[in-house]
Amino acid sequence: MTFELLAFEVAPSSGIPIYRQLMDQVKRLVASEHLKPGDPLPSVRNVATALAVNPMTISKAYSLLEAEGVLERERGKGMKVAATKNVAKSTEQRLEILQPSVDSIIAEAKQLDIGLEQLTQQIEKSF
Amino acid sequence: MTFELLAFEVAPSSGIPIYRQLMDQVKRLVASEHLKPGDPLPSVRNVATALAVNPMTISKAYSLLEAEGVLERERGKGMKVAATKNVAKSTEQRLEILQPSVDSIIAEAKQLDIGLEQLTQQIEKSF
DNA sequence: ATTTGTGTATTATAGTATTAATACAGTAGG
DNA sequence: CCTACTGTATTAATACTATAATACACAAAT
Repeated sequence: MTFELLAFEVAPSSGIPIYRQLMDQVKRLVASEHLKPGDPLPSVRNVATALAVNPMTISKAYSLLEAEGVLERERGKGMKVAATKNVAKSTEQRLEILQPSVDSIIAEAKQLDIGLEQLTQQIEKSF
Repeated sequence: MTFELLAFEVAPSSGIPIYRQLMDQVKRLVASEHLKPGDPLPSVRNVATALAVNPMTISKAYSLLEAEGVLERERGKGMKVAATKNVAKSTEQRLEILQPSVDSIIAEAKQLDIGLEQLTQQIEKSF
């Protein structure tokens, strides 16, 4: 019953598919070494019940992450972070991963007539 | 042939439905009065060809915005920003609209081990 | 051997998103 | 009237997302 407090979160109303939200989160956690090579991931069924979601949705996310080389599967055991290809990523590389979200929020702010200072201020307040 | 330079943007790989991306953009532009009550919107066909997307997708977005009271339809003419219910929104209200994106990018940054200063710095650089 | 835990496969169903090709009703200008 | 422009309706097809209920193969511990 070894389950980790891996606090996956899903925004139901965001319009983004659940399996995609999950994949992105795992990738970020791996990139930052919050999940290190060899670390086990919470079981499909645990995540599914925790998020009130169908197990196959989680399985799909894990399978795709395995296909991308981010995770590895061990028969009868579980999924773990792959060793190969998962070296520590630099700050620049991690910022690069975040960049699309940065571009997106800036576009939104401009459409809302929210200036740079108001935006950063709001982020500081919510951080 | 009156078409406005309304620079709608769509991110195809984001996973978010096109009609939803469009609706959100219009709402933001209305909230900030970049689009004022009475302002005409670019035609379904213009937007569709500009975004290389099916006209019905745009029509769906417009129809839903009409159902929400954001837009009004004029037979044979086009869509325009609704007068009722679209008063100028305060800074606080506009920040509230942006808040979900703020929360989201903060969560992403934390998963990537990107601190507050690095985040705001990146935003300043990209703004 | 049994139990309990892995991930996965199967089959079916449902809802949503998007495209395609037409066609229609209304408005405006020549 | 004719043309060109609006948004919309229809019908069809395709793809994706998610759920449901079972069942299977493997590993580990008892």
